[in-house]
Amino acid sequence: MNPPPRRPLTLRDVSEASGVSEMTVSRVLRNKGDVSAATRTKVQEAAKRLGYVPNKIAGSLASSRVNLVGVVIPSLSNMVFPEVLSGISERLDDTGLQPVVGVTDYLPEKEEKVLFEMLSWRPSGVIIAGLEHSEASEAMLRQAGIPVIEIMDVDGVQIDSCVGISHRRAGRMMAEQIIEAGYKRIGFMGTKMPRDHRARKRFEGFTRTLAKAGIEIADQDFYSGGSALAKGREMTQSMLERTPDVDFLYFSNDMIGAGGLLYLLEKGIDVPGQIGLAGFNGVELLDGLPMQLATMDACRKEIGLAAADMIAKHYAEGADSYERRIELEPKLALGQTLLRR
Amino acid sequence: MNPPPRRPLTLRDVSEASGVSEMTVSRVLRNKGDVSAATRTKVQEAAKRLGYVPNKIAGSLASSRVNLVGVVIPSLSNMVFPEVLSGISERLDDTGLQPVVGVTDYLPEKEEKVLFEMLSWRPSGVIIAGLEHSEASEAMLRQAGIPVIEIMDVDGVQIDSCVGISHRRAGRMMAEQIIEAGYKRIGFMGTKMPRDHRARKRFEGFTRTLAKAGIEIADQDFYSGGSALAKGREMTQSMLERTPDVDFLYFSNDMIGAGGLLYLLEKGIDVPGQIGLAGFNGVELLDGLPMQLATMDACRKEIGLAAADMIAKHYAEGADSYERRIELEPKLALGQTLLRR
DNA sequence: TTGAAAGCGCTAACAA
DNA sequence: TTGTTAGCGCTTTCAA
Repeated sequence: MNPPPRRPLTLRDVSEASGVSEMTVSRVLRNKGDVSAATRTKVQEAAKRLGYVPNKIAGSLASSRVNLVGVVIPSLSNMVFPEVLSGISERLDDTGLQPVVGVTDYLPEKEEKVLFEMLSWRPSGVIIAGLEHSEASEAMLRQAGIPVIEIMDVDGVQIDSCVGISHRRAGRMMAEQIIEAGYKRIGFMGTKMPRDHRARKRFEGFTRTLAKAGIEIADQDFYSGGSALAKGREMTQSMLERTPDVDFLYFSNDMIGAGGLLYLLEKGIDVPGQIGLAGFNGVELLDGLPMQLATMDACRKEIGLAAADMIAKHYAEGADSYERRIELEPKLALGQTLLRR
Repeated sequence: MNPPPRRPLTLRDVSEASGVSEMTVSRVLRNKGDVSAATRTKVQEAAKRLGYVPNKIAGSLASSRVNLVGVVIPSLSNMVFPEVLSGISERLDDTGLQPVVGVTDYLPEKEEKVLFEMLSWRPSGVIIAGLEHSEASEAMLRQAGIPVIEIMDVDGVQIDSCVGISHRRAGRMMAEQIIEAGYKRIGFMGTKMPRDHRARKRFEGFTRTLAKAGIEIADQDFYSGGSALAKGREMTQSMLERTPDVDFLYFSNDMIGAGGLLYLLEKGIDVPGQIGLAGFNGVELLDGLPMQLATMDACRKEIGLAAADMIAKHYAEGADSYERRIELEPKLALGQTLLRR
């Protein structure tokens, strides 16, 4: 067989091997322009035989079209963002576009760095989590001249387009349910993440709605690191010791909620009679728990799909082919842990 | 302020704005070569003021250096691959290298497609899950002339480098523990995924070791789709109905194992007295369960870190600066569900 | 320390 | 239907 080349093959190699001009080879390989069937076959065979892989760097420079989509997310360490990513990947699948992922760890400086790095590839679009960015990041996004989709959140001012849910509203909705069900002594548990604006907004929506009903949070606790399920357990235990008269626990994510639920059930506490519970996210995991935890679906995959859809449409049909703002409805699921008492 | 440009800025713009040649601007922006402090400042200010973002497409074409690393994984829908990805992302963080992710859905044809797409960016390396690839994929990887790191598995022939655990051995180790503990009627539950070679190898290692001890699998079941926790529950229930005398359940992942565990505990079945349990993966989640599920850590994050480390070393110090094969030790954790009876 | 020229591998635009 | 020419925006190389 052919000895493996040290130098990557170029169009010229295929051109020489097939006896067709570089330009025509390029046309065949991109399915662009009219090429006779005979030539087409000749070229395809030569390309395949040689094992030619086109060089997109050169192609993109020449055509100023880049089939990359930047995706900027804060973390990969719970299922939330991988699910969004999965939606993006799925929608982009047969568009010829490819996601490039950057992780910010919830740090604005890192977001700037990641964004700068990405934009230097002149991607066809950027999908970025959240509406809060540093001035520099925002300037870069505005200057880029490409579609920018801010995802997960709609409470604020978007740069270009956005898809997400209203976290304030999500917090409010859950508070309303809890109030309506008659709970009065409400504890809150969440993550210690001042930079997680969505969690913050949910909390705000939640506490404000309670306040309007004359209820103040009875106790609250925040964790960082470790197994969320275990932390939910621990925090629940401490909270019950500190504030034995709580009658409802609202968790900022389902994982700690599940931990709390398992703890209460083990202790033989009547859920939702003595204590009601609710989480947030609508993770699949909940289906397998001994009791359905009340939660609210954050539409993670849909958000990924919708965001990628905007980019895909922009890429294929232009800037005016899609809605610039999509607010999804977080679906409330009362499960069995939040019931009128 | 400056009106936002429709055309992205080029080196020439910075050159003109700073009164310095393009070449020198390029040197400043890359911290390459000797430039006087005065010139440096002038250029940096101009670049910042204009909001210049370099064009890596052009830079890469000119220098034939591409700071991209292709990452090819089968799925994003459980925590396994996001965790690997997280390790990769972390290690690559300050190397100037960036991951580009492709998802194959366990389909060889899609792997080929994704790989072709990636290689056409001439990345500095590829990290790819598994040792089993189609002929075409393998040919592409060999021809690429870049470091190729196959991850997660070491049972087979590597193309270039690999990092992972031996899944056959993992299966064997767990079987040995189960046998030693005195269990005899063993049920297996896993995913319906003929293409998941690692799960297959674990199962093989497991059954062969049992066979040597004269034990045959008493019952087995495979699921696809849905919430793993719920499926673990359901499958466990059906298996107990079908084969009431099983005394051990081996699950191919911790999530279904946790479902099984919750089910058994609810039913008041004595674990591990009447029935022992084990899963696979060592997910953090397990820390919060009512009882510690026996499992084996698959070293997911370490694999990501080590694979990215190889690429980073290759990029910075050349092809001979790292070990070509790293077999990690899956750590066995017997928890409380696999005990001598 | 700085600058000028050449060209990376491809594609847009035009010509044949 | 096919080929030719001229860059895309940068970096390499070499000269000043």
